[in-house]
Amino acid sequence: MDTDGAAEPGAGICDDRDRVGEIGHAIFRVARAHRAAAGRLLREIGLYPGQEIMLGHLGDHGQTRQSRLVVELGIDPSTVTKMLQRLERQGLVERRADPTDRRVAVVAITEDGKDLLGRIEDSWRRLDEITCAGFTDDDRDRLKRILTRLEGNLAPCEEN
Amino acid sequence: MDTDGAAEPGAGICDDRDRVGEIGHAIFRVARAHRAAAGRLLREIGLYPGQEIMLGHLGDHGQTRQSRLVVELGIDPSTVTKMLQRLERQGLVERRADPTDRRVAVVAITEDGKDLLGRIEDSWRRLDEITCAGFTDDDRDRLKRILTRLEGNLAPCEEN
DNA sequence: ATGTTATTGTTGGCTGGCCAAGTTTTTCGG
DNA sequence: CCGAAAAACTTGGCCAGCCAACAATAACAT
Repeated sequence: MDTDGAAEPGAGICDDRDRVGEIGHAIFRVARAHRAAAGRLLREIGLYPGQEIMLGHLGDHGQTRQSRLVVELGIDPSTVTKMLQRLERQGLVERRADPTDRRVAVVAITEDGKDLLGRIEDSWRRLDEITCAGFTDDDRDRLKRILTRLEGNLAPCEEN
Repeated sequence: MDTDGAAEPGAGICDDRDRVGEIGHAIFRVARAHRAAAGRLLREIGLYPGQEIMLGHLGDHGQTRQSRLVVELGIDPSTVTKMLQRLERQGLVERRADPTDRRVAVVAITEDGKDLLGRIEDSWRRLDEITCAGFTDDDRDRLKRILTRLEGNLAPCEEN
């Protein structure tokens, strides 16, 4: 490993430092701001960021086994468990054991949960509008493509 | 500007649901993947994602009062407090009270912290390389510009 | 000088998210 | 048929991050 670090020129100013990881930094900040904005919007309907994605997914896919949520949402099994426990406590989601395979838990959105879907979509629309304010349709398409590429780049190192 | 979105050309399929919040979704997923990737890299040097940004900032700015960190990093005061408590416990950061104003806490990176800066930058470089694999310099510039715009769009709703 | 307001930081509680280690059930191999 | 391996979740612990409520100090007004 680099036992050196001594190779560093004593120059106190390392203009590099401002450029290294510039993109990663920017992604980090955008992500935090985006999440915070989502949080503010979702708070109006009593949700935390992340929960709305779970509910939206369940709204689209009907009954789903938990392991599929893990794969499709790309989050840790333990995270899914805890999120569902909280959503269940709020009556937005139901879980029951699959009779054919008693390991799996089948998850479904409740009526109360469905009632929120409209407002969730509304929040999404507003959030995208805030995020992409001043973007032309062209810009948005470009952005979507870029995000897809980024996701593709980051995905492989996901499944390790 | 198109106030609508109804001006969608060639719209025949009305599965709105897949399009609503598409960008927000993508940002969400990219952000999670990016953070996870950062976590894997940082783990090698014993840090959690977020801490490296704090340390990098302190490395660049020397002594800083906590309230400035709140503003410059754009995170909650309580988050700063807790992060610094943990970093202090690890000996990477020092805090002392400002004698001229006993409310403020002045923060500085320690020698042990500085020793990590090189490896942190290395992680940043690697992460950006993973994230932007296959991106031309042009692509990266575009991406940086877009991220800056996104950040600008999301910032105002931050300071509420 | 003295009470009121603003600034600064802390604590507690809640979330999403990860990892590591466990439990239960199913499946597979001998 | 039975024991080992795999699959599907759960629990506990730790992190960042937010909000709300608090304590301490400074600045300001009267």
